[in-house]
Amino acid sequence: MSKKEKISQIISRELLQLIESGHYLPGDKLPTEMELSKQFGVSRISVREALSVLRASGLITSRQGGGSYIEENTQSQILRSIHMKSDDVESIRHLFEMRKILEPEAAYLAATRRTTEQLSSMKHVLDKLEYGSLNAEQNHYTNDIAFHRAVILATHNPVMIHMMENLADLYERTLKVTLEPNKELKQKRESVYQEHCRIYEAIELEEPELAKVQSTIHLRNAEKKLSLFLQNYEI
Amino acid sequence: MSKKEKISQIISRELLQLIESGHYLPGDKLPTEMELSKQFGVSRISVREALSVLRASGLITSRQGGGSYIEENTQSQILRSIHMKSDDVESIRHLFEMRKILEPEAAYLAATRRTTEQLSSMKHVLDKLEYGSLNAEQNHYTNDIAFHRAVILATHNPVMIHMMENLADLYERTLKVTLEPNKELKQKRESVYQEHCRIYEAIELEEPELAKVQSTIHLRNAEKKLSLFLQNYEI
DNA sequence: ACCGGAAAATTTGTAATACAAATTTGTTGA
DNA sequence: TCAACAAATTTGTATTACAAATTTTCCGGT
Repeated sequence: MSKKEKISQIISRELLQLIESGHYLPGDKLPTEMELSKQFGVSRISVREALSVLRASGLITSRQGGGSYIEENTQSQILRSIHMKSDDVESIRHLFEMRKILEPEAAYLAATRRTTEQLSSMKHVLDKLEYGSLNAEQNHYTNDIAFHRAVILATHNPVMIHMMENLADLYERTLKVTLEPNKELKQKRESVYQEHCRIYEAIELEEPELAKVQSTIHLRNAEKKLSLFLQNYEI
Repeated sequence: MSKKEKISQIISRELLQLIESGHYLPGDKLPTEMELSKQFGVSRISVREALSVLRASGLITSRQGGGSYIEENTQSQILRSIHMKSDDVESIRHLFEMRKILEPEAAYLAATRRTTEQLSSMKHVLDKLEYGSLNAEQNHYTNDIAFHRAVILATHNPVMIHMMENLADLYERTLKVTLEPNKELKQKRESVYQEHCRIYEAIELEEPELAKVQSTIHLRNAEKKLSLFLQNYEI
């Protein structure tokens, strides 16, 4: 009754705890399977079973000959459960459709519930974008994501937050497209920045309907850029 | 460059497809590891690695000496990732908030894209509710869920579908509350049925805005019942 | 001193075999 | 018929071995 737990389960739980406690950090190399089997006093088979679980959960990756490494924060089992080609045009459209549904409402909720801390967090993100506008576009990605993330967090709805976390990496893909470097890049960035500012202002004023409208405008413009890009993309 | 995929990955993908295609149904017993290794022409080790992935994903369970079995539909890792008390009032409110955001838009999309097959599927569900109105309330749950599910499927948006699948079991909880048996139970059911019918009609007529409005009305009424219940619930 | 590339060491992936442990099935005896 | 025991099945773990990919070392040439 008591000892029905598999050895590999014990090992994987042990390793999970080491990862979650920060003993192993993202990017770190795990000990080799041999070392782990010595360390835990079990066979390499059991260690491999344990690692297999962590691999399936996306917490580590293993390269033959290389070793096993702690994965970066990778919460997005959605792309595995949906069979979404990463750069599939239809996938991008479907994702954007969800953004159009969720984000204006998130802005609405954020305007009704944001704390002053969350507000200043949003402002901090926007300011960083303004002063560092000469940086590479990589900076723009992370900044754009950070702003939207801040808005989502301000909704105080854990279900909403979880959903958007799940969509985060797919989300990045539409960003990458709408901010695709080309001749009007600077202009695009400026307009995106302005739109973000208007959303921020509405949230600051605690005017939910306005925030919703501004978010909708923002997404409408983003959709224009998106469809423009997708036109050139397919065929 | 081409053959960097592991054998175990091939096997697990193969098995996954067999499961998803319905070749193996929930509760079915998988062939033994020996049989699978013969069948695929690989070692038992590779089969075990593949099964380990499916186990980690919760698709199968294995008992020593017993065998491996297809697990019942258990997709809802959301309740584990969010720390949601199942009957927490705040959780229910948060979930319902998401329903109010997603479902009217789903009805909108369904009205623009539903196939005739999906339409008749919705009607089939509604009819079953009408004729079998004397059944137990358990029947009502599943029926209600089935209708909403049919609407979601008609959106043809895999991201939307996946999100709602994830919310499915949490979703049931709000249903359980709004359809809580009490003195006005029959009246409640009747009104829910009528509201569903109106949503259906709008989708049938391919009038997205109307479908959205009807869904909103439906949820507004549901919210009334919900808040009425929650009043009595907390303290 | 530096660079390229081959050789060696390391490390994961797969295989084969064996046995332990738990479950299922079959069988026997009362 | 049923209960207990035995046998067969099947997953879990261990050991050994080798293949395949990566990383490290080292050596020769410039």
